[in-house]
Amino acid sequence: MKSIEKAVSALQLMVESGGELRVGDVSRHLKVNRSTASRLLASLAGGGLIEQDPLTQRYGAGILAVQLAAGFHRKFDIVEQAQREMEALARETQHTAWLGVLSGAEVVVLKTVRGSQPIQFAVEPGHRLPAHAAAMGKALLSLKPDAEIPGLFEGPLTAATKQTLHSLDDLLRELSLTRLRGYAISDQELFDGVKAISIALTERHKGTSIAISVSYPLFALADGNDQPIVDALLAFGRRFGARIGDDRWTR
Amino acid sequence: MKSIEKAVSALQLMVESGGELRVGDVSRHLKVNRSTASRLLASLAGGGLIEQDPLTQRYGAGILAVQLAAGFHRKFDIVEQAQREMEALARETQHTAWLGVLSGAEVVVLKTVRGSQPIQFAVEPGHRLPAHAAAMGKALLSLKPDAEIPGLFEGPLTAATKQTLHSLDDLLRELSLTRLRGYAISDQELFDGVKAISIALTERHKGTSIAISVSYPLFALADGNDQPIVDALLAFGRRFGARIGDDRWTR
DNA sequence: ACAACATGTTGCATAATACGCAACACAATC
DNA sequence: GATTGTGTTGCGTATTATGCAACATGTTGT
Repeated sequence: MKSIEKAVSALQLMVESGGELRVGDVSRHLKVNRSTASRLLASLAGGGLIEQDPLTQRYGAGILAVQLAAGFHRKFDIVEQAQREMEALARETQHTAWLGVLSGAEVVVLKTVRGSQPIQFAVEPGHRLPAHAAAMGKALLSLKPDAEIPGLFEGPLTAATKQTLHSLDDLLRELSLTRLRGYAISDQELFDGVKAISIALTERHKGTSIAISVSYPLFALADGNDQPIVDALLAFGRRFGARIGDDRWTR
Repeated sequence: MKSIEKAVSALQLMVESGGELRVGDVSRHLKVNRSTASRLLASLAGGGLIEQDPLTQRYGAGILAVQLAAGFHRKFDIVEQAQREMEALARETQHTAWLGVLSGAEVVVLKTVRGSQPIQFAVEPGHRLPAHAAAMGKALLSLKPDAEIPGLFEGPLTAATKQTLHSLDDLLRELSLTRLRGYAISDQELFDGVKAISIALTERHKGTSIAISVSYPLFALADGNDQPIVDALLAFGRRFGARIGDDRWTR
């Protein structure tokens, strides 16, 4: 259903453009005539999914989007529940705590809590990270059976840094290692000089999974000993896992 | 662009159904073949706007919806700013404070803060109220020029109670009265036995408008004197209006 | 345990409709 | 005041969305 796919692409474009979109933008990026772009946006606006500012003529997110998102948050209510625990985690480790969910072959960052260290590394909620390079991505992918992994990635794995895994085989090996180890590591595979540790948690009843990670610049860890961070993260897993019924942590 | 309009209708249906949707639901309510409904939802899911639970096959909101909503909240950041002030308002008046925005001829409730009175009247955020019957609706409509009002309503005004205005002329009269008075009143026009007072606020730079209201059951106001509530609401308007640059309150 | 039913997902031919072109309206820019 | 950029209509054609049927799978009932 191509016209709907185009409409969704336009919405993705809106997100990437920072929430505002003009008819011309859609026309250019989707390579359709301005007339088509105009009608497309008008149709989306008709139902309130997006709204047109009567002054600037620009389109922005509408109330229907907010109502839809509310449904998402009802399903992923662990995200809200995790907030306080994340603050404790960031306090303990002094580094940024992240929360993300899997979307295809990408991790979408939903929350970040900054640590007390003067230099912190974080992105704004809403950003997408390549799953094969991010610690949260590996943690979430490791929940899936190997057979499902190749279907998520089309084409070669994008290289973020020199350390990024670039073959599916490497990734699968890393995932089985992650399963054994109990947590995932990204050692400068996403950002140079930044390391991250992550665990994944699944709410038993709803089957929804999130990843929690702690990231830190290498120079902030003088002795290179990240065991305290790993311990804090595993403790988080036991506390929070017990609460949401993830039995991988309670036994 | 009919197929897109159908897709948006499906999303509205999802909101009304409490965030979950099956192919059959869409097929029935939109009166299309199951095959069409299936393809429609699959297309929406392809871009991540919605997601299909692999187990139940049910469709729910996707991450793209969350990202879109984030853009909305960035635009309507007064909503977040209003939170604390609303809490104060609910404390002062002892009744429920509401925050809503206009969407066509309806008010969408975005926040409610309950008062201290044992019996409270409130709906969940996300609910839509008929603008011509709700105090918030009248307050927001009164910002628009009379000429724009008829275009928002198609067909007769739906009657919520016996007090509901049922002609456009009555509504326009009421709106000009609201403009003079400075605040809007709904006296059992939406719910029997419930009265509400509301003001509208506009953020100068972004041009976004919200309504704040206080609602109370009639029996909770023994002497029928609602002046304290009006005063509290007007004080709210002066405080908050000054902060967001709404000059109707600062002079 | 098997039938009867409901529900979700594919191929295929036809009818619906989305598309580009062009023209117009309106601002913004020079 | 001419020029450029942008958003929104009519209109004919070609794309594509649709219902039908069949299949796959899951659910209910006896």
